[in-house]
Amino acid sequence: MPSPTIYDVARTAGVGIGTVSRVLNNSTSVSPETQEKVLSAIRVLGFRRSKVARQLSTGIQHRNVGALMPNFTHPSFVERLRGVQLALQDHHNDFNLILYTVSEPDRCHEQLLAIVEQAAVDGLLIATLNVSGEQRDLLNEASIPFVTLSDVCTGELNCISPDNMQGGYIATQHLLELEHRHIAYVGDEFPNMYGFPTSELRYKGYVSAMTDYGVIHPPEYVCLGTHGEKAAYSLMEQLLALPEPPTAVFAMSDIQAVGCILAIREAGLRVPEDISVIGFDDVQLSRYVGLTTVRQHLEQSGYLAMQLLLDMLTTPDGVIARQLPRLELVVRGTTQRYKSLV
Amino acid sequence: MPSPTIYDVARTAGVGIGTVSRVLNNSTSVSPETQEKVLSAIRVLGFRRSKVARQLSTGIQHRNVGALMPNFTHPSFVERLRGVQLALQDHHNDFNLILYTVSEPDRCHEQLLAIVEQAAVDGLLIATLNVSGEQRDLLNEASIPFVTLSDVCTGELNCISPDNMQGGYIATQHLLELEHRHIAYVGDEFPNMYGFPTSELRYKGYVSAMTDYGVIHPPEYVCLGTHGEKAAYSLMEQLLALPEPPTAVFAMSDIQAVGCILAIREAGLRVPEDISVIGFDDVQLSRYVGLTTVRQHLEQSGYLAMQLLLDMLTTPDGVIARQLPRLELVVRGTTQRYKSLV
DNA sequence: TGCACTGATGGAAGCGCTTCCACGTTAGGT
DNA sequence: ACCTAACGTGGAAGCGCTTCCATCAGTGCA
Repeated sequence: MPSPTIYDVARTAGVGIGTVSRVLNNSTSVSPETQEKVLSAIRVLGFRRSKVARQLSTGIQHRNVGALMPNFTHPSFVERLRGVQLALQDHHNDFNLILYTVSEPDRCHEQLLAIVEQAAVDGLLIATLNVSGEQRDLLNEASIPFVTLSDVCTGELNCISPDNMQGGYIATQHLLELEHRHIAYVGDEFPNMYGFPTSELRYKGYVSAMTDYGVIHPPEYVCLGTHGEKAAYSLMEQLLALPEPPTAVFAMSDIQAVGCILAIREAGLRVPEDISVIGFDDVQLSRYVGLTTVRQHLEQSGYLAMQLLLDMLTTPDGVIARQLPRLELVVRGTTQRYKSLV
Repeated sequence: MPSPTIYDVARTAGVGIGTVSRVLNNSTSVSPETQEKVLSAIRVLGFRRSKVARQLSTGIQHRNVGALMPNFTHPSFVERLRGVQLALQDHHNDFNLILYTVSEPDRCHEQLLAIVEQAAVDGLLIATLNVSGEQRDLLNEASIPFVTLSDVCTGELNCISPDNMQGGYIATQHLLELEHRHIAYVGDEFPNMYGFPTSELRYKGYVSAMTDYGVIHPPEYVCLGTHGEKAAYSLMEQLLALPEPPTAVFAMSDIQAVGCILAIREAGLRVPEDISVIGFDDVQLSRYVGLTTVRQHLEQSGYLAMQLLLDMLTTPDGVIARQLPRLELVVRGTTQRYKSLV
């Protein structure tokens, strides 16, 4: 059964629709008795006014932007989301933020279709999902501006991401400068489950730094697995079992770095005295753990991405300036100078 | 200038509005030339079809629920939000989630007004904000069902929260069972900046356990300050400076527990060998830190709250069953049995 | 008694779209 | 030559509201 309209209410209350509307809007000049009649009719029918009709009629439209994010178990999305919020606030909250979560990578396309279908959104921020050409077309056809926010740059203008290679270089360089010469890389498989070559790019930075310093790394020093603390733990165990274990580890994310640290401690060794560990991201956790890492200003990235999107929405034809987040080495307590025979 | 409508497009293209609509909907039976005319008119005018009019006309309405949250710097909101998402997914994503952030507690009322005004939302989840009677009336008047999700129970039916007193009791009891007799409490001032008596309730649980075990605590053992790691650090310093420092500390949140631990270590003492510390919440961080704490199943709370809200929205008159999250002691590495003279 | 004014009320118009029906127009069949 | 079907097209109706204008009854005043 369709939900009742003000016409139903008017009929039940024995008044005109104008009067009903007036009651609904707390307008003056409705007699108390009439008001009571209307109110009780509303109650009886369980009437709720349609927000859509109201918006159309008043012409007041609030605009929505969507953020499509993985079902964020990973802290980095949280931090980006915070930046997104901040950008929205700085824009006077003119836009509502609709949060879409993708539980599994496969369902991403389905979600996107639903979003376009619904047309609930004026613009879309897509975080850490590989946007296929087909999907781009879909969004363009629906003329929904979008910005991608991820670990990896597609080279497009509407993409906010750090320079992963540079980041990998910075991390590895730090270890090399500390005179480590046995440096392992712990990262995701190439590409990861979302189809991103993040790990590969950071690895390339690692290779590039190693090459620049003239250090050769055996293939066993490159350990790839699924993302997460657990997998990193196992990989680190493998590394420790090597005839010549590394003296330093570059983990492609802070979470994985923590996994490595736990494995090292479990083996009765100390960080950084025996093995140095550097991560990547600088999530909030890292501050507490005291992890040395490469900060990619996640919050700032979120901020920049949303700012870009809002610029696109509010100045449709204008030239939009894109800023990219900076990378920065943050030295804390999990790395130290290599000491031989100590 | 108002944005162009399909009438404008039709006029510019020299066709009828029906044809424009057909082009817009990729309907068949439009000749290629006509289609091209319409498309170019759309391009020229920068036309974008109104989603509101479309919704009204098609009758397809997607529904929105809002979540009003503090500008979540605190990890506990993130975890709750995850549960909220899960509940939404289990509901086939029939509802979109609009995220509202309150930057400062003072602006909460303003936000709420805007939300009601906008009428963008069918239901509202209010997290960790004290909902005044006035605000309840506002929401009721707008007939927006809402659920509050916070640390503290108001006794209302639409409130999901843990039993803080019980939690305080559990934490303290754990320390007492470990034969500690000098137990301090570190918490927020009563009430905290959001007007919540969370700290007071947990403190009451502490007092109750102490009384049950016949242990008397000096007033200096009760340390209250603003929320956060920093403040807890200072409070712990004060405790350590006491003639008879406590042998165990119950911090009302994990973050504050971490602050205490840092202060203890800074003073050259060890946790748990010299002083045991127990927290409250079991945020993700605590797993990494190895903190003993009282788990309040934050994610589950979020889940339950959203589930309750969705039940209210989908079965308006039905009897709704409310579940409350359970509390659970999680023993990790920051507490141990009291050893005198060791 | 008549007039102007006020307050309460009914309902048409209009918001921008979709959809359906009606109206050519053309091609194919007899 | 006529009829039918199919195709392309225009535009009215209607979605559920708000708002404005018209109406009507009542009131005060000359």
